[in-house]
Amino acid sequence: MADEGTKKATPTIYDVARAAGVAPSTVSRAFARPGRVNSETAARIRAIATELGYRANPVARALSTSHTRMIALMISDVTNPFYAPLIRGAQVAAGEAGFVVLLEDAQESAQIEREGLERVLPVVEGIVIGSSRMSDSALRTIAKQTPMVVLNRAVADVPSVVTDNARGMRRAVEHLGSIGHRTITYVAGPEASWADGVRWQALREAGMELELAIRRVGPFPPTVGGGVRAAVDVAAQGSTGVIAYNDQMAIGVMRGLEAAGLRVPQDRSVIGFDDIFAAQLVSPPLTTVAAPLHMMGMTAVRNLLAITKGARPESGRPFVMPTRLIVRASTGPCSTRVRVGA
Amino acid sequence: MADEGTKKATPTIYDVARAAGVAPSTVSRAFARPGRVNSETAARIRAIATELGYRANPVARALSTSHTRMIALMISDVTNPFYAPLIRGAQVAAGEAGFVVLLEDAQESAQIEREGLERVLPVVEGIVIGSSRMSDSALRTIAKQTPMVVLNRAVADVPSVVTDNARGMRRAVEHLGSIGHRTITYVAGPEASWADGVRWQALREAGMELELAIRRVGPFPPTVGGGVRAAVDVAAQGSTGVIAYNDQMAIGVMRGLEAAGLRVPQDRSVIGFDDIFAAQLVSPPLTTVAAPLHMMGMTAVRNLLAITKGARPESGRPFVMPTRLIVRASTGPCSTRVRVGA
DNA sequence: TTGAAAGCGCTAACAG
DNA sequence: CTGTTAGCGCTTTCAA
Repeated sequence: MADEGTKKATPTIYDVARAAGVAPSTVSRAFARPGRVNSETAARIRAIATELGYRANPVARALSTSHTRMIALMISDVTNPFYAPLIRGAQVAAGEAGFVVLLEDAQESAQIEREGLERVLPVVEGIVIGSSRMSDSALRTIAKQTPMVVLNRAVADVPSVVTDNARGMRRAVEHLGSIGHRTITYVAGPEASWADGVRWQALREAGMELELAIRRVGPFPPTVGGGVRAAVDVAAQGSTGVIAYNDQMAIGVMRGLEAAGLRVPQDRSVIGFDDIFAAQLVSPPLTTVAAPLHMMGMTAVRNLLAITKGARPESGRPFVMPTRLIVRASTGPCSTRVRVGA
Repeated sequence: MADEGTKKATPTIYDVARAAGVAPSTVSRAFARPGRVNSETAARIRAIATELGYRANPVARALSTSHTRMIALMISDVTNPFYAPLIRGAQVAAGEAGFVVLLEDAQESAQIEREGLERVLPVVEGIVIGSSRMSDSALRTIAKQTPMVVLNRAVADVPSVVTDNARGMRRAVEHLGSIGHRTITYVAGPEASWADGVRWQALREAGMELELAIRRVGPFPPTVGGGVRAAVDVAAQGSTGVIAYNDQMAIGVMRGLEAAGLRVPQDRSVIGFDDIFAAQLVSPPLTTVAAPLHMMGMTAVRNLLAITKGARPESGRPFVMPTRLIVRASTGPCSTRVRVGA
């Protein structure tokens, strides 16, 4: 109240201490460990602090505690609509815990991913990796140094959050089977993709149990363009059911099929994975296996923060999020003659 | 080479200094000011540093230099596909300059935006704000304290990057006019939106010059749902040309129109803004006014970093990015009787 | 060109 | 409960 006259820059703990007539450490405590300071003096300190416009310097705090309250979120391609809800979820969970998130976009390049990691690792308390391009062992190495959670991938000894691909695929197959399809073609995504492997595997098993013929085309790039290219093979195969690695490809397949004179869903039924924003906008609206992406982002961050706080990382089995089949208009009763495969 | 035996944690400058037989300050110089150190000793220091696995601690560096090499990117809604390329661009530009980006998602809430800013401001060297919910004066206040660039909005005294809405709208109107439409309805987005105001204004001017009747419905939420709702009013108005505030709304309008039994583009031509990912996927593919979003993100960050380095912020007039009309199948020759409005 | 010493702003023992 | 005293790891005068 008295001598705040000529102060310019952001006040420090010392300014507050002087104004309050206490030791700097007391001011520090008043903020960091409110319990360990007389509630009256604490109140006075707080009052003076806000009056002075004091804001704790997070950098200085981080230097002495080595807690930056920042986590990194590495995304293989921010441009992929699949990640939007994931980012949002991560953001929300981080915010709730008072953490800030450093977003890194790998731009689908392992090189850029590495560089980004290097820039970011020394600053953050943990890292969430979405669909990494790096090898399992590389990931394991990093996980040994820093708390880490990977998404959409099961890596031994590294905590992970994945979707229930098997069950989702199973539902998709059941759906196709229940409306009369006897043959299903899988449009494969990137070979390196963990999810692709799991989905294909689950499809084969489901096909076996339900006595449906299963075929496969690909791999193709996991994009609309990839799907369009795949459509040629798909059309050639003659399966009436089509399940694509993801929604983008499924949409591409639909486009390609149409271009080839085939109608969806009358001639072919197609199903995607992920339920991206565009899935409900295309026509026909796409039947797809949806995952709770938002929740996934939150879960990943929460687990990460728990690990940060010393929780034993459950590296054993991945944390699996439920999936559900959203039936829209891209699938329908099989109206073409059934051709059971070779 | 000799005594690296029992070191565990990340080595510090002191470890390197000891191993190299020089003073810590010399090691520091070797990295920060290579010019001011004997090139031979510099080389030796570097060698030893890499051998020891030394990594400068960015937090400590930031504390003494007050340069964190971090910028913040505040997005009003990460879930909005519009931002994806923007984020990517910002990311790329930041990376090139060795900066890292802190992403904050305002979740369309002014409250959350404030909180996020507060968390982030003391840590970053500058901030890029995409479509803020805050008032001009609030933004101006912050801009006075920290380097800042706003996107998609012109705020007096604050450097900004915007798209050439006027020209884009002009092109859209010319296009509709050239294919025979005499009446155009604008589907308004959020009233608070700067872009909405500019677009509407530009539409009126263009309509005047080209002697087209201009009408307006709304405001509606800038979402697909908002567009669907707007479609009722649009259908009632009978204009054959429709321009929506953004692509989401345009897509919604198309859906709503179809539901009402009107065909696009035979009965109504519709145009959106932004060219989001889904625009080319819906059917009919959406004609839209595209902006170089990726470039915009880069430009914003580059300008921001320039300001950070002391460049006089060009607060005068906004930096405007070109737009172009992408003609797809949602617009076509006017085939309905022309009804000039009241 | 190099070394010594003094911080950056905050936290963390350790006394009192 | 509060003050004192060291640092966190790096940069930066100021001398030498």
